[in-house]
Amino acid sequence: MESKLLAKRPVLSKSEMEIARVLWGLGEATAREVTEALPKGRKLDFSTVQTYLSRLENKSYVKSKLVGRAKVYRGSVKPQQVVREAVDDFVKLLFGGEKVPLVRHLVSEAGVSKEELAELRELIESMEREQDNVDID
Amino acid sequence: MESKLLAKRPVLSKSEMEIARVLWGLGEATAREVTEALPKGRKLDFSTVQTYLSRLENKSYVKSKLVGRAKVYRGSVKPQQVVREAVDDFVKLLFGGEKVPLVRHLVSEAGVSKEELAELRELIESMEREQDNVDID
DNA sequence: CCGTTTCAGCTACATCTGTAGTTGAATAGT
DNA sequence: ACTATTCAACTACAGATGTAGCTGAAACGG
Repeated sequence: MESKLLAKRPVLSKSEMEIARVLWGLGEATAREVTEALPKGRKLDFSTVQTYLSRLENKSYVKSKLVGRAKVYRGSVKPQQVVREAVDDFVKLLFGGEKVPLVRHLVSEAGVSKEELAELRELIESMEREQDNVDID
Repeated sequence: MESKLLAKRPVLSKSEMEIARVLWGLGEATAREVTEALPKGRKLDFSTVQTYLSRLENKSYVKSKLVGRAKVYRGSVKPQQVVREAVDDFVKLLFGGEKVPLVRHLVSEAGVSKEELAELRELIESMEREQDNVDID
């Protein structure tokens, strides 16, 4: 029941999130490297990426060290955590905080293959099993 | 594989989405009614709500008709649809478009009760069954 | 050595967002 | 009829966002 008592990091904007994800994928990287690792079709100027990385650093999502003359960035918060927060906010906003309706939406609104369904069923079954062992986090 | 070819409505901001959801809940409503229907603890000035409703109207998410001197608003796009778009964007942004990882995240990261798990399993099973009937959309 | 590239660190700037105030007309209360 | 209330329509405005340009120093190619 961890309510919202602790002052959080400011939320990430879309673009910032995009960059953060690329950085997570690379582990460590300079602005240049992040720029080059952008997904096909997504063009951003080097200096734009620089800006986002700075903003990420101000918001304390990444830190940097100087290596030679260039800054090497890396995440300073676990992706897991960032994603969880983002998902929570999203669920709160669109589904009044209820996860199940979102899952329902995701699963029913087309686009989930037979294999994926099977995988999800597995997952759920394993969660159900896990719940029997009163597994207190 | 409906790519992004058709010019879409501009995306909704958080506050706009909030208001849209209230309006959907009411079906039809004036700015005053929406203001009063805000969830407990969420205070917004009447004129703020008015502003959001106008913005929603400009973005073509709602339409209005004059009844007496007051505007009565109602959604002009199916919530279903708006939610789908929002979810799609979100999934694209945080999970590279893959729904399954999001579902995984939602289901595993605590907070889903035994009953809900059962419900979801049902849902998935029914989807699996449904897939056997080559149910072409 | 000297031009070219490439950084970090600033600055810029149009939009969008969150939130509300102002004004003039219509209406309701008395 | 006068006043208080309530709208729609417009204005306001600071802060966030998306995106990039400029500057001076450092390093690199030849």
